[in-house]
This record gives sequence, C-alpha cells and structure tokens, in this order.
Amino acid sequence: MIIIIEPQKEVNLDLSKFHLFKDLNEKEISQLNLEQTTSLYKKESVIYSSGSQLKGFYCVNRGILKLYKNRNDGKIQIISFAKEGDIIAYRSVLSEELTCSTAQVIEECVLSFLPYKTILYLIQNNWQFRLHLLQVVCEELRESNNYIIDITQKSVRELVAEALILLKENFGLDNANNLRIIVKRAELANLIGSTPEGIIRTLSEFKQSQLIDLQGRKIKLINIRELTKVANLV
Amino acid sequence: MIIIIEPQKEVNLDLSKFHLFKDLNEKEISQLNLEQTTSLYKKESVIYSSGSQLKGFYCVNRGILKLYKNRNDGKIQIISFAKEGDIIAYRSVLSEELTCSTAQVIEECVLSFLPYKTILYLIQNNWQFRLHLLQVVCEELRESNNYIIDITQKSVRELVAEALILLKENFGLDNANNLRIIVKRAELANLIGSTPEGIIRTLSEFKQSQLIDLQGRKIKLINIRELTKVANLV
DNA sequence: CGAACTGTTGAGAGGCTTCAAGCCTAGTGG
DNA sequence: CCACTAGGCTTGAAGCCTCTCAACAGTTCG
Repeated sequence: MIIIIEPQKEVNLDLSKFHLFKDLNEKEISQLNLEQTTSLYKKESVIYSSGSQLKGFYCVNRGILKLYKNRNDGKIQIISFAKEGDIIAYRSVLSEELTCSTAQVIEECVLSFLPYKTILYLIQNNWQFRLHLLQVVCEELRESNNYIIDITQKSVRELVAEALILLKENFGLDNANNLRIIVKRAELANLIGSTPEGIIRTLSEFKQSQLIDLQGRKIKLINIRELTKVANLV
Repeated sequence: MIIIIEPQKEVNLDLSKFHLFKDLNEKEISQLNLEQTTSLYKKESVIYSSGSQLKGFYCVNRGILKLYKNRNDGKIQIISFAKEGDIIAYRSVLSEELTCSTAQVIEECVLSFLPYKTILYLIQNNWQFRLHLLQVVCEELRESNNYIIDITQKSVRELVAEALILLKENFGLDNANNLRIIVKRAELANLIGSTPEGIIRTLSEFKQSQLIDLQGRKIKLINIRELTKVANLV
C-alpha cells in the first residue's frame, strides 16, 4: 500500500553543499538556488513512480529514500538507498526516458527539485560540471556492475553481511554502534533478493555468533571485522 | 589459462560508422581517424585485464569480445559481450580508475584504440558528443540495473531463456536460425551465474520441448515466442 | 485499546550446485 | 591429411541451501 502525501513547501535551501555542484561558480550556484523548488515529504511518500516522465533532478537535502523497481510477479528489487547529498532521478532524465524505478521515502525528506533545462544549461556551458556528471554516472555503473557479481554468486548469508557493511558505510552508526538507518526485514530482503524469513534467520544466526545484536529494527554491529569476512568482500 | 597474443597492426579504419561519433563534424572525424590505432586480436587474446590503467577507449570494428570480472573464489562473472560498433573500456577511463574488468576475444577482433586526450578534447568542445556519451553511460546503467533484477529473482530456466533471447537480439541469427554468436557452455554459465551442468540440463530440456535445437555449440532457436514467454520478459 | 502490519519460528519441498566419470569434439603437431 | 590429446560436453546421484507456507507473537499507530 502506497500513501501519497502532498509535499509542503519549505524555504529554498543552499545547493552548494552538493558534491556534484562543487565546480560551479557563484553566479551558477545562485541561479541554481533560484530555480530550485524545495519540499518536505512525509514517510512512505512516493516521489515518483515507475513510468513517469520526470522534468528534472531531485537533490536530497535531508532524509532517506529507497529506489526500487517492480517486477511482473509483484515483487520488488531495491536498487539503492539515497540520503543527504545524493542526487536522484538523473539517469532517466538524461536518457530522456520514462523512469523505470520508484522513489519512496523511508525517513522524512527534504528534496530540492531542479528542472532539466537548468541542468542542460550547465551541461552545455560548464565543462567541469559535465565531466563530473559523467563520473557520477560511471561510478554508479561500476557499483551496479559489482552488485551483479555479488548478488549472483553469493549466498544469502554473505549478502546479508555485505548489506550490513554497506549500510554502515553509507549511513553510519550511532554512539551505541547501531545502524543509523532503520529498515524493515522485508526491505533488506528486497535489497538482496531474498525473503523476510531468510533475512530473519540469517540475522538471528549472526546474533548467536555475536556478530550483531538486535533490538526491534535496530541492528547493532558488534564484530565488524568478522562481518566483513563473512561478507567475503574483495 | 589465458593466452596473450601480440596484436598485429592493420590499416586504420573509418570511425564514422560508430554511433557514438555520429554528431562529429568532418574535421573531428578525420582527426579521430588520424589519432586512432587499429589492431587485430586473435581468439582468446586479452585486450586489458582487471587492475590495468587504460589510456583510452577501444572501438570494436569487427569480432566479438566478452567483458568479465573475476571473483575471490576464482569464478568469473560475464558483464557483457561486445561486438562491431560497440565502444569498450570507457567507464574506467572516464572515472580515471583502474579497470575492474577484463576484456577477452571470443571471435577474432579488429579494434581501434582512441587515446583519452582525444576523447577529452571532444568532451570539452562538442556538446552534442558529451550529451551523447552521457546517454550511452546512462543506457548501460539502465541495463545493468535491470539485470540485477533478473539475475536475483529468476530461476536458471528463466535466465537461460532470457540469455538466448538477448544473444539473438544482439548478435542475430543465420539463415538456419542458429545464434550467430558461438559461446561455450561455461561462458553461458558465467553470464547468468550458474554452472556448465546447469546450462546443459536446461538446454537439453529446451531441446526436448522443441524450443531449440543443439548441434555442438550451435544453438538453433525454433520457438522464439515460447522462449520469450519462458524468459518471463517484461 | 484494537486492528493491521511486522517479526519470528518450524516443517517441508524443490531447485540447483557439487562431485565424479565417461564421451565427444576441436585443434594441434607430425 | 590424419591421429592424438586436452579441453569441453553430458549424464547421474547426492546433498544442501533457500524458498514457501502456515501459524503465532509482537509492535506500532490510529
């Protein structure tokens, strides 16, 4: 069940903190800030869904989203999680195609929307920006290709360990070594292509082996070194 | 066992047939043709391997290559096959990283090498080219993301059917409806993340169901409609 | 406080890999 | 051009991993 909530307008935020925009000059930044629209999105909101034609990029100022694809059989594959500082939706916009993924809020988000024409202007006029953008896409392609290797040939046990490590690296730990990001078991399952039951069994096993501790959805990483080993990371 | 064969120089070929270069003007094309180096590579040759630092792109004038990654445990994951008209190696070059994949010849190849500085010049000076390049990378990213869905949640049976359909679409059929590309069972296995035995059993099953016919490594597609259905393609 | 969703556990079944052994084909060298 | 050999192909049996189904406990939120 998807709940769509009308975003509330917020004051426009400063985009200069985004890595992608670091090579822009002051004039370009202020132009960007002028042309953006910033909104607040509640938990579970769908930012865009598969098949829509997007008119620009979204920049994540705050919060966490999941990007996923739907399958024929009703299942879901999570492609990635996006957080503060990330840009989403650029692939389908640049290809001028309909989106084939859905973006949904996991943790309340503040997003800035940038129209395509603004981006196109930068692509045409700022050569550092365009090279940077190319590199961002290439980097995501590398990750995607690597993920194919993992997901194909690793066991559920390895994949769960890897997912925990990746979530740690992307979202960090709090003081008590808990993963900052809170995800449902089903979301973990959709990330690694398993089932909630499979996730639970593996997490319980990790808990018994003193690799992690569980308290509701909170996951505390106890033995990160061993977890990395189990993940069989290169 | 990898056999490395010194490439033999060939006359330089015309690059204007490559889709990526369609927006270049005559002067740019002739400059490109001037700065390229074209060589012949025998079967099994390794063009570049994981960990190398590449100085430019390779354009496939003729022949077929496989691009794959190595895993810790000695296994291989084939990322894609490249054929005439394709450009390879651009991702790591654009990211200015070491390659994390290996390119190896399946069918005798003629490749043109283009130095990075030539590409960079085009990125800086031809805005249509740079947008085009962005779109090429985005397209590959889309395919890669889609493949993650497939490979995660499909059965070997579905994946083999899908692989056959994709090979048909990319490399075509001869007069007798045989796949033009000849691959080993182990290569098919490395493509979909299975084992040679798994591939063989599935192919035999397809043969019994009159979907395909087998003659050595030649695979004849008999019932493409049904095969597509088995592949469960969207 | 209750309903709906999420998490947990167990049993069972099935698909796939692994291992082993023999056949066949393609490519090489004489 | 032919014979040989190594690598690829094929088949069978065994066992394991993981999914599915089902029932129940726990949690969250209106």
